[in-house]
Amino acid sequence: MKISTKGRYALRLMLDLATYNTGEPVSIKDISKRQDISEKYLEQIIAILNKAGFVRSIRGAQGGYMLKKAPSEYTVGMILRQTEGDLAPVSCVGADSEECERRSQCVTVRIYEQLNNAINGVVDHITLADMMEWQAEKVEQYVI
Amino acid sequence: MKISTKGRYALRLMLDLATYNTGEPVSIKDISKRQDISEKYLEQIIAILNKAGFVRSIRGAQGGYMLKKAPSEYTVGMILRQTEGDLAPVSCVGADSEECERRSQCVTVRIYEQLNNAINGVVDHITLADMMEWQAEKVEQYVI
DNA sequence: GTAAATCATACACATTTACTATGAATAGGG
DNA sequence: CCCTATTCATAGTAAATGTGTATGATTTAC
Repeated sequence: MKISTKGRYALRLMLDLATYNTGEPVSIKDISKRQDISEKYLEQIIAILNKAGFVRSIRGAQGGYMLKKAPSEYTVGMILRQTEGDLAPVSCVGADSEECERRSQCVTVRIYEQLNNAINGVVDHITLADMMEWQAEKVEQYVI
Repeated sequence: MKISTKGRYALRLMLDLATYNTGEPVSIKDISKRQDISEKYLEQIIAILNKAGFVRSIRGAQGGYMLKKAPSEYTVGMILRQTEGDLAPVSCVGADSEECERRSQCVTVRIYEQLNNAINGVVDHITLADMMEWQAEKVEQYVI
């Protein structure tokens, strides 16, 4: 029941892009330094986000990445699902649920449905914009 | 973010013990047949539940296992935590949370705390007794 | 005494995780 | 046009985890 580094890094990566959104592309190297995550691993993760259409890539020197849409348009759920796959706690519930021959007699599935709803309820209503606000609040704490 | 077979089987195992709680010990062999789970794997899982004090074991011929307490005394969370470990979605939140040097600057942790609360809110409220009721409802559906 | 059961470990194999490595393709600046 | 900084694509790899099997010892009802 753990979220892997891939998903966690993807969140930090997207938040980094949202934070350093100046109009200039942000390079993997810069993100790597700020977030202290291997460049090569970040490349792999951002490739997923790129294919999903979440970021725009600019190749060549002075290249990098930018968010395609506003931070408020990206939920945590969207990002985690791309990198982690379906967030349902078992394969027999959720969006791409698989068949199970025990289904008709199975009562535990009700637990998993409730869990699935609870998880989605959290991740589908937090956006990158929310996370940016949290960051701003953190800074205030130090300033005051 | 998946619950492993070990945890899922543990739930079915405990529910089976709750359902067939006649005063006589229930053998692994019987549970194995009813739940269609390997005897040997069940032995391993119930060993965990036994060490946790959730079941009482009676050795020797005609032996088996019984719940130590009433079904309403066992939450899904108790059972899953024994078999799956802490249910927190990352190691830096929850009961046995580990240190992280990025903690002070990290905002994603707020997501994980909310997730953790949501997950616990579900699993700590459902008991074996609830699951037995769900089973009874299922039977009614067929009878009517 | 024997068969039926639990108990304790060790082993095995597949999958997933978390990266690292290699090199090709692209493009800006001199 | 060349050099360098970057993304892009794919393969490899070591460790951990998941999902069981296998072997055999121990206990106890009959």
